[in-house]
Amino acid sequence: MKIATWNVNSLRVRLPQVLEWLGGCPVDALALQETKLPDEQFPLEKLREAGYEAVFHGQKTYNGVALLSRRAATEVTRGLPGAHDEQRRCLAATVNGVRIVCVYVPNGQSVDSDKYRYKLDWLARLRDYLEQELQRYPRLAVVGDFNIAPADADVHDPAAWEGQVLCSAPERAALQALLDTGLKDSFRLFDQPPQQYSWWDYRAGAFRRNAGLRIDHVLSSCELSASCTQCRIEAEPRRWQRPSDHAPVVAEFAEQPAKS
DNA sequence: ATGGCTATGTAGCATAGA
Repeated sequence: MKIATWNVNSLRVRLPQVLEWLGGCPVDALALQETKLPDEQFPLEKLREAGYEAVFHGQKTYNGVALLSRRAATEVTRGLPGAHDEQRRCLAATVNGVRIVCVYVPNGQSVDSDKYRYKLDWLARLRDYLEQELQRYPRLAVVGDFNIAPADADVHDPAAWEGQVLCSAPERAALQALLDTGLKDSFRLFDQPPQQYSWWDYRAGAFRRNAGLRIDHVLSSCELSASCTQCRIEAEPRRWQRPSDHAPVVAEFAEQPAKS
């Protein structure tokens, strides 16, 4: 079972690239963030022609999440439970017996902003939600754009980013609190080459210089991570014409043994 | 070099991203 996540920064613009990428790397499920599309404009038919079903939770201009899958997803939950939130950043569904939570964690702008406070509040709500989901679904993957680099090894220039948004200690603690519910960073289950990042600023030739951050993650529950055979960042689409600033992240899981 | 670039909404720039 292959599960991937990709912040596409506008599905309207990036749909051809999503289809191109899926053509070369078919997956069972692909979580998308920043679709920036109202649900009535979601390109469901074009995705179906390519062999993918989709569920989505979008809005105009900002945010928006979706989950593409070869087999139709079930038990779809849109948004974080609890307080109503205009910002559409969370979508959960079950695919092939795996519960997948797709998140687009708020960016936070800067550590002294209201958006940063909203980000930390949102992460606390997500933690409570994941705790419940794990009880119901032992095979759980939490995937998406977390807008947090877990450690200095995930930052091209740790000194420059120290204390900054995406790298600050409270954000890293909030990510750790998610992991503490019983999740693992699938990428770090394996030896990885150095300087692996999932996002590069559009400006100043950041991708060419590999001046990036690893902020897109596949977190997997203990039960699921036990069957994880691989996790990698696919930097190739970042080289394409008119790319998203994020690269897809793919994790592969061995099939669940048949119950006797 | 506190900028650099991209997308959206909307018609010359503002906002947001990370």
